[in-house]
Amino acid sequence: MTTPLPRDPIADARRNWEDHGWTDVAAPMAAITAIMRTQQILLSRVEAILKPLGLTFARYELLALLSFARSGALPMNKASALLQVHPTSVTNAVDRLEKAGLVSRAPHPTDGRTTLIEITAEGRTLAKSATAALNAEVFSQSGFSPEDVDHLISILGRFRRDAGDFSDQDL
Amino acid sequence: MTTPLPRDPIADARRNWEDHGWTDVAAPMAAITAIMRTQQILLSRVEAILKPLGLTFARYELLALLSFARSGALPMNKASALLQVHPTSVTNAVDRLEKAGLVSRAPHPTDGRTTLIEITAEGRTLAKSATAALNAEVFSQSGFSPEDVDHLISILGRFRRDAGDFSDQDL
DNA sequence: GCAATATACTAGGACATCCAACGGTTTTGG
DNA sequence: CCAAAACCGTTGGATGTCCTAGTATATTGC
Repeated sequence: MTTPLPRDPIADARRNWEDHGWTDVAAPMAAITAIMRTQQILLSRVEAILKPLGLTFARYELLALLSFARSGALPMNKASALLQVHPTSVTNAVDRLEKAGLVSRAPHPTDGRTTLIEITAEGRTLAKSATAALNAEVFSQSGFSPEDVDHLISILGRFRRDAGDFSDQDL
Repeated sequence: MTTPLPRDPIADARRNWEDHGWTDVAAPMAAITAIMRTQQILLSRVEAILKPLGLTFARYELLALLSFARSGALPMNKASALLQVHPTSVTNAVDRLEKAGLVSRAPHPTDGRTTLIEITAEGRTLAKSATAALNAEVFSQSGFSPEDVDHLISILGRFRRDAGDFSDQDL
């Protein structure tokens, strides 16, 4: 990676906001910007681990989701809902996973509109390897202390619920 | 937006991890996934506000950065470093902002390799409007309590520093 | 029972991000 | 003082995300 900056650019942005009189929103702005940047860092770590396996994070997420499904299959729209991405993003991911022989499309037995995505044996094997790699290289050394992890899960869980991601009450 | 899911998909993923014996990394996995999803939600809110102004978040960030620079100008590589994105992303953003008359490129006075990005009067005006809109529509109603904001800034600040973003000691 | 509405997936297009490679410019070093 | 190395920005390509629109299938409602 590149040389670290001498100062935190987000802290600087916050100071700029305060200097311009937007004091009340300076802190939330900094928090939101920090989330954006943190996501970027984490995503690049994950992608670096998955790349040698021929996967991207988007494809891995779909593969992992299928591997945990009881039947190893899910309708496209269900996958879209669970992964919280646009249906066309799922189409895109399935296209590539299918081309790699990791999943296959099958018609839904009763609903002609629906397409089922099924994970193949190869897909299952690769999902296992990828999960092991991510566990060992990313999740086990996230850079967050256990307390930080708890805080993040709780803060972001409330946020996502309030944003309409899900309706669970138990947070 | 779509109907909320009955249950938190990230909490489900965490349970899956635990059921497979990856108990030690289940929580960090959940925290990281939550950051990814939260970023997605926040980005879409920001983009929705900027779209009517003809801006994207990437272009807004660059425009805002320039508007805060003393001289209203920055070298490309400096902007790349401060925004923490790849140089080609800056090239892309500048191309579009320039086409819209919001910034202009100028040669560096002493270093022939370097290109300066200068914000135009129009760019300055638009940056003001965009910041006002974001402050009013996003940052002032982030969905995070003041305590959450403090926690996030501190947790993510340490994380970004440890990840090599900057070398500040004062966190 | 059939037209109107809703749902599911996909095709095409706009943007953003990164990486690899290339052509200039500047700095380093022997 | 000139060749080698470092640095800067751009082009081209791969991926991902979303949106809009279009086709096909189901469900509704009169």
